[in-house]
Amino acid sequence: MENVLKLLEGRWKLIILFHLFGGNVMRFSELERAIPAVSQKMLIQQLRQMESDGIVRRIVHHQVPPKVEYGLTDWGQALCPALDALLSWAARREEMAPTTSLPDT
Amino acid sequence: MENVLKLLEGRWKLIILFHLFGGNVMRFSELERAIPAVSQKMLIQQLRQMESDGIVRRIVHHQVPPKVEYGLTDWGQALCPALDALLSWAARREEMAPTTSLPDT
DNA sequence: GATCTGCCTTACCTTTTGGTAAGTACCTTA
DNA sequence: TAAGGTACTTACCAAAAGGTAAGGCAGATC
Repeated sequence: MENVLKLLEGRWKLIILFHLFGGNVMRFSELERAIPAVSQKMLIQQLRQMESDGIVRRIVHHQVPPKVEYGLTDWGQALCPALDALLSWAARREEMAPTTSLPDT
Repeated sequence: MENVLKLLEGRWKLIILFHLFGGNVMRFSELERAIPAVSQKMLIQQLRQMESDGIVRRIVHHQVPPKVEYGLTDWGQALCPALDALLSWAARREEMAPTTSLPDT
């Protein structure tokens, strides 16, 4: 389980993922524009990590100037419902009465 | 979503959670023994964070020597299936053919 | 031959996170 | 009066994560 969480840790990974969900394929520079606050170093670092984890797919077109696109693998796409489960858990926070108990024996 | 992940970040939180799932209530010292690698500082830090996030419940018995127990809130318990979703996603890693594509235009 | 474009890489620094070791408070028991 | 048991706190240090700024490559264009 810790390993699973490690796959998603990193300040930009989720943001990148949400841009790529739904089969979107984006160029490096598109991601840069879509996520203005990220630096090139961080963007590539997180993309590379997710690539080596098998979540993200890197598509190189040998051109000059270079063209590289990023998309999700099938497995990466399959993450979507699992993240939804977490989101709906989070959404139930207010709904569930806060368990305030202080026995104070 | 980033906020949701933040709730679970921290080297010991998941380990603590898994000890507490199923309605388990444990004393501070029990958790220490159950997780030998954790230091007191880290244990209390992560417990406190999860407590203020509403995941963990702290039960103080006013005795000498002190007795403090930790359990999950209802909302904390509800995390279990969401984590299961992540786990089963991870389990499908091998099963799903690794999408190896390199168009190389 | 200088410049531009797109995708990185590198060096260096700051912030955050985690770890160790020691100390505190309180009352009970020896 | 000294020692002990439990649940913390504190001061200090190391490692990891993240950020900034600059540079490199390869060829097409001016």
